[in-house]
Amino acid sequence: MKPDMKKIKREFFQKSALKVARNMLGKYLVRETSEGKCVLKIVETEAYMGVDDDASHSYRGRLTDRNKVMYENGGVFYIYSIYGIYYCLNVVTNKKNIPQAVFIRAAEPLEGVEILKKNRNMNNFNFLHLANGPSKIAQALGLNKEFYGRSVENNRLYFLEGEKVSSKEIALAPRINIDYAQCAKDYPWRFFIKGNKFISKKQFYSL
DNA sequence: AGCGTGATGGTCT
DNA sequence: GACCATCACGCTA
Repeated sequence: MKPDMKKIKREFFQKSALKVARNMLGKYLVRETSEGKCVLKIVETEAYMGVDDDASHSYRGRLTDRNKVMYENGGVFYIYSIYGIYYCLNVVTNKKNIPQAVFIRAAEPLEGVEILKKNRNMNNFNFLHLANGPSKIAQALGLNKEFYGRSVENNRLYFLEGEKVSSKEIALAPRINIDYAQCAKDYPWRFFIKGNKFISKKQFYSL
């Protein structure tokens, strides 16, 4: 990793979630704790487009304690718990009161593997499965609601410029586990790096 | 490889 | 009271 790599600023996220989801591929997600530093390369994302997207938590302007941070100006974290035991990591996008977000689905471990491994506490260790799912990422990085609503411009959880990913390397597909959506169920709002070994497992089913 | 299922509790109506 | 932007494991083959 280049030492001069720049931190990504909030402005990066203040555009359509579709654009941001695509542009987040190849970026590095960095987690720093007293234990050390972990770096993940983002390889799969999903866009949640807000009021017109019936898969989105903010569909038709829905506003609850859980999702209220989606209405903030882009560049803050939206973390929620799911199935009682897991967390999902999103970054709020677009401008204030346009409640969109990018869901980070899968990542490739680049640095801090021992810490990721310890946090994941896997019975059968598999490097490919360290961070190849949204809640695996949260678990591997030791995330909880502590970062709910926090700006991406902080020193504990942030993004770096990472690697350029050309359009040719990117594939689109429907999003995962949104069967409850009627209209948007099959919209190709999932983005991933073609052929990357760390994309989430369900990916392969649809290829 | 693909499908089915249990765990587990916060959130929403 | 039902749902859920998940995961791991076990089964079939």
